[in-house]
Amino acid sequence: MDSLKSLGEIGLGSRMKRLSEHLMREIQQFYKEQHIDFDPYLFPAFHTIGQLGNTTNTELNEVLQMTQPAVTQTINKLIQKELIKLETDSGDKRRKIIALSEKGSRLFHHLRPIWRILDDCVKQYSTTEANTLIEQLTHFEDALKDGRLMKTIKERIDNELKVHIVPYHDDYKQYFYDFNIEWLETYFYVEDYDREVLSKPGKYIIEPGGHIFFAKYGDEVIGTVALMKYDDNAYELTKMAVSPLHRGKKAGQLLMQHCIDFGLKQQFDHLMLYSNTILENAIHIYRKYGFVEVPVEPDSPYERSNIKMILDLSN
Amino acid sequence: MDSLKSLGEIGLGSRMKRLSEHLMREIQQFYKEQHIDFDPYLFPAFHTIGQLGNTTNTELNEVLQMTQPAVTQTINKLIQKELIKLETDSGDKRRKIIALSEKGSRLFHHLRPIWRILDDCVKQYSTTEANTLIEQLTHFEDALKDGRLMKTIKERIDNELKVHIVPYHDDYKQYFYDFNIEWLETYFYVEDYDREVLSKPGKYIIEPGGHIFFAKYGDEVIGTVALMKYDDNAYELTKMAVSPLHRGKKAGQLLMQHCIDFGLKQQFDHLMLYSNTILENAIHIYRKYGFVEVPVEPDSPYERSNIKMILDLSN
DNA sequence: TATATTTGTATAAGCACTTATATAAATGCT
DNA sequence: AGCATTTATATAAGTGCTTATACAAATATA
Repeated sequence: MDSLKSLGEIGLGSRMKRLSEHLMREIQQFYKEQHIDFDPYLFPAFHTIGQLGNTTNTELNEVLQMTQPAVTQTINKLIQKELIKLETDSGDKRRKIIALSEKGSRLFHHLRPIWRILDDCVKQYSTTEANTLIEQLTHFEDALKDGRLMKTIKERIDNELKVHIVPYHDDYKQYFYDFNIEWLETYFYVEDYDREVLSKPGKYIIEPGGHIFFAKYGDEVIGTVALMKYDDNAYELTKMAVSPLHRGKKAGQLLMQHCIDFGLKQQFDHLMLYSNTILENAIHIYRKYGFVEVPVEPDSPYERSNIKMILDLSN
Repeated sequence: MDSLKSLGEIGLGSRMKRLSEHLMREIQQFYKEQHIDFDPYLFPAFHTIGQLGNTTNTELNEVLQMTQPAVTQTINKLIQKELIKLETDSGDKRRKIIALSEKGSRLFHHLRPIWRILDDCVKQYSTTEANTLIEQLTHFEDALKDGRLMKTIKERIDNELKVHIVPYHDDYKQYFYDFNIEWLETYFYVEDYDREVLSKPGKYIIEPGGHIFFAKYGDEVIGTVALMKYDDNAYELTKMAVSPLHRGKKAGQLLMQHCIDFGLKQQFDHLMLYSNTILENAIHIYRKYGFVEVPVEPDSPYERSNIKMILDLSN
């Protein structure tokens, strides 16, 4: 009984508008269910800002083909959500340079794999043999109405977007370096020796019989950890680091659990680690996973460490 | 530099909205140029009301998949434009029966052939081999942007929607009857003899050597006229009638001109007609086309006539 | 160098929708 | 028959856009 369909091509305008609104509503609902504070109508601007790095009102206006007031209004919404920040251009005081904020950058990286899946699913349901626009719209609208589209999206998100652990691969070397350098810089200082080890994980960790794991979220690498061979049955858990853009996904805990499972399977005698008591959260998690404190040997190789912990795997 | 395109399928919502707005704006502009007081966003409701004859707020809401307040608001717009009228249902006092007003009905019939062409042109530019919705949209958007769509529409309107005259055809018999009965009822009264003649134009007009012409607007028959054979070189111009829904298109004058041209080509000696002075407008037009008043013969066959006019074609 | 024009952004008001709610008439239930 | 529920329509307020306009800084022009 849907007469808009029977209105033919002149109803196309109304048709597209209705479909657009429907799609937007569904995706809004989806964000809500995923507890993501984001609106689909902010997508074009937000995505473009993230993509371009720095931009301006006028550039967005041109690039997105929105009217300039629409851009200004969208920018205001994004500021309200604290996803972007503005800076007045020093050269031209009329211009305001738009860039993602800390929070915006985190959200952007969190959303990227989600968008990839949304994109894929929408493409899947908006591809047919139909060769008139109206038929295409009808086809897509049907997939939207009967919930197929959203069902597929949710399934894929559930399957692909839980954080999972993968073994070492040379392609991910840079992440190993970046994530570790990041927290070293934050909490301590980076020495040449750190750079050397972190940039050549193959040489310093894998070849001597150790292991490296990566945590992935969708297609993105978001964290890492290493098991360095201490002796045949004892490994040191080290170089654990998670991208600051992906904190809160419990990647650290997943990496930890993976190392323990791996150790049990390989029948390690124990795991041990060196840390520093200023890293309270980390120590807390180590304890949670069963590590217990032991005295640091006087000839400890790590200057930064003031605590040593051990996890017995022998029973 | 259009980034919405590069946003991929997630931009689909924004994309469709933008395209919808663009199309609506273009069609609005088109109506304006044609001096038609109508808005494209009123189309779904207006068209459906015209199609259904009588309807209600709730029915439109269901059939058009608009929200109920949207229907109420659209109805208000249509009332403001005096295109529809409301009547409270006698059975159920909550319901209001919606129907086209006089003005609305006229506009509906004026727009129908235009819509047919719009429909055709939109279909033409929204049909491609592309099999993804995004590609289809891009294709259509291009046709809209570079003005191809609107150009084609205007050309076809200009070519097809001027009123033109066609010869008698049995398919149009009913129009001959309807249009003539309509004005007879309005100004005089209809006798059985009228019904007999008007329902059998073949027998009473064509077979005795006369001619009938029809005025068409697009695919719609909107007016008619007859030339009844008086003697070999004299014909009576009679049964001229134009659909009340299509007054103002000068169909009457076109029919008149056609009869004169036809008479000249056939080398008639003269045309004559009987009319009534209460039909001031008609008389005025007859004079404009050169008819001059002559005395009505005492044995005139027409009771309704009190004036006879003649147009000399012999020089 | 002063003045006019252009450019970059913001504001105001309007528009076609939306959701949430109100109101009145009709219907269902005991 | 009387009261609760449902149905048909209207109203209110909000949203994401639009057009029109304002305003200030930068640039062109004389």
